[in-house]
Amino acid sequence: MLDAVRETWKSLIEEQLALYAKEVFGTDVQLPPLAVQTPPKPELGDLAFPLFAYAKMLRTAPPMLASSLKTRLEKVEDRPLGDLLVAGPYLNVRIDTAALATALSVQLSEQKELYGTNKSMAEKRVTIEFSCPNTNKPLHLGHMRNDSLGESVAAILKANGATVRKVNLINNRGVHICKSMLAYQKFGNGETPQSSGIKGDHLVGKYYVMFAQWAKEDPTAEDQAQEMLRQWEAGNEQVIELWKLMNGWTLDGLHESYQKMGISFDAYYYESETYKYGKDEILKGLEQGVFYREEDGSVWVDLEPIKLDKKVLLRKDGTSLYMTQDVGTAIMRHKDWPFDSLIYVVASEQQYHFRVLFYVLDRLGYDWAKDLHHLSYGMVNLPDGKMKSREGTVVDADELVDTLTSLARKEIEAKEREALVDDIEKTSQSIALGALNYYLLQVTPTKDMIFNPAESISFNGNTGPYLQYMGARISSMLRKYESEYADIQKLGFDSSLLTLSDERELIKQIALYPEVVRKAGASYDPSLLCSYLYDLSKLFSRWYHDNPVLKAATPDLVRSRIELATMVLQVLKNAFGLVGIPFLASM
RNA sequence: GCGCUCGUAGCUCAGCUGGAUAGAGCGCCGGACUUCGAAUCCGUAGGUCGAAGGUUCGAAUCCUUCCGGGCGCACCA
Repeated sequence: MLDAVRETWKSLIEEQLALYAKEVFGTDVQLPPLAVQTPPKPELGDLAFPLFAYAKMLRTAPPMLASSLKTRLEKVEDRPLGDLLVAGPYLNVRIDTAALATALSVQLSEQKELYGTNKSMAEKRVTIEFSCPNTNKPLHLGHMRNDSLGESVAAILKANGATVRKVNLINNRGVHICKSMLAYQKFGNGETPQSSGIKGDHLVGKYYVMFAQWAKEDPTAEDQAQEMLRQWEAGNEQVIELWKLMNGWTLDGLHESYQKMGISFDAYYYESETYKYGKDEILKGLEQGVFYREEDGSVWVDLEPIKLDKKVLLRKDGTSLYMTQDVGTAIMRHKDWPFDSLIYVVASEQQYHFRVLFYVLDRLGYDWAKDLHHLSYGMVNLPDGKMKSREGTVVDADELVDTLTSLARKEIEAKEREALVDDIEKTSQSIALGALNYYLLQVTPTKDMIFNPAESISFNGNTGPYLQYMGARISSMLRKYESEYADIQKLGFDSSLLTLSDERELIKQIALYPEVVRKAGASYDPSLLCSYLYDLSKLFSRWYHDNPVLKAATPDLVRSRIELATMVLQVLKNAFGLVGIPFLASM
């Protein structure tokens, strides 16, 4: 809604600039588009239009130009509400926030949880692939950034009107899977999740670690794992049985973790089925002459056109590779559910892989290759360096969630709020999730980030729980309002009473929300919403601290401030849904 | 060596298509609860935006070079 106001002023001023230029030069002049900015301080208005470029062209000092434009604009009859002010070389506008608030109030009460959504991607079918765990160990912090991003981007795209299909490709085959199987075969003694009380994925992970230890002492271990893989591919019954058994354990564990973390998928793919795909496609490409065969029989693609070297696509024995599979999988997916766009949420270390993959698909003649996107995100490091599974510094996902949950519970108990929250366990878990998702999504995806455990468990400052707390406080106040202020509820909303600087800022921030949703969607960047949420919450918090709402001076003022708080609450809820922060009416 | 990417306060991060005095959180120090939830709010200190050139009326933002960190450059996935 703010963008509409901005556009109106912009084109109005541009119009006047053009007229002015015409007078000066006696002919139509092509002027550069006017920049719209936000003034650094509220006193300077709400919109800023820098005039440097035009002043130079028209040979006037910018402040002179600003004031003559102001005079001209004030004569325009049907101009929008709001005041013009000259601020040095800028022509600024103080918009009519009361009118804006009235319009917002209507829009919000009609749209409710749909406020902020739009139809810009209404025709788009988007497949988003994320998570893609191996079935030899439980989820860790690295997966969590991936999962948070995947879920959030999916939600953001939906908010922009897209039809989204979330898919997960389970990496359930390969030599690394065989390693945990082999270790289990040797040392397992029939242990099961039931017998040991260990969650399935953790149990399998335990044997994966055990393999690594064993391999240090026994140099034949690696070969044995390779041999087991050959048996798996040959369909050896015993091996397949063990594989099914252990994969089942892991998947049960992973599903439990997903559920706890609010992660879900529309479709699952399994590498044990997809790993054979792609071979035919590569051979077809060979026939078409887009690939070539080396003397030893292997098939290659020349990457000179994208300034890379070359890449093998089929081994000399005709077996496929990671790249081959991904080519096949993409094609199969497009047949399965034709998409307008496919997003791969995968760590930045695989940038090269995706550049090649997209190029290969393009060479094969798939015109949708241009619609593939690698949402590349940076590494998650610890304050003292990288996570190393060998050194045991990997942060386990289940453990982290549990730790945060119990800390949240302690906090609730310490504040003696058990009675306020209906289900303390559920609430604690929601706080933990809010803290984690916000922590992980706050950073621009492409950047590496440092995960500071001490900081992540903090509920103060710029954190998920801080945002949740604002939601809880507003909810609490509104409950009180609804039960005790029947008379005031009958009054109408008078937006002209919201004249404080903080109130004007809040109104603008509420109006800004739809744009943030749009931008976050266009750039696949949830961190924009995180920043937005923090700004909104901080603004609200300060205003709420300084100004009484229910105890405001007059009934009309109470009514108006309640309306403002109600709008803030709705926007908080809506935005929470896009970044994985559970809303809590009390905490 | 080549390619990609990132260097902003002690630490973790913002900074929109170049624009007004570069912002938050944490931490430090100091304030604010008989009043709507103090998981809160307010204030002080803290920066040659990695360095040097260049483009521009104007650069943290764009270009070049250099320095420093990360990640890739497998007939592994």
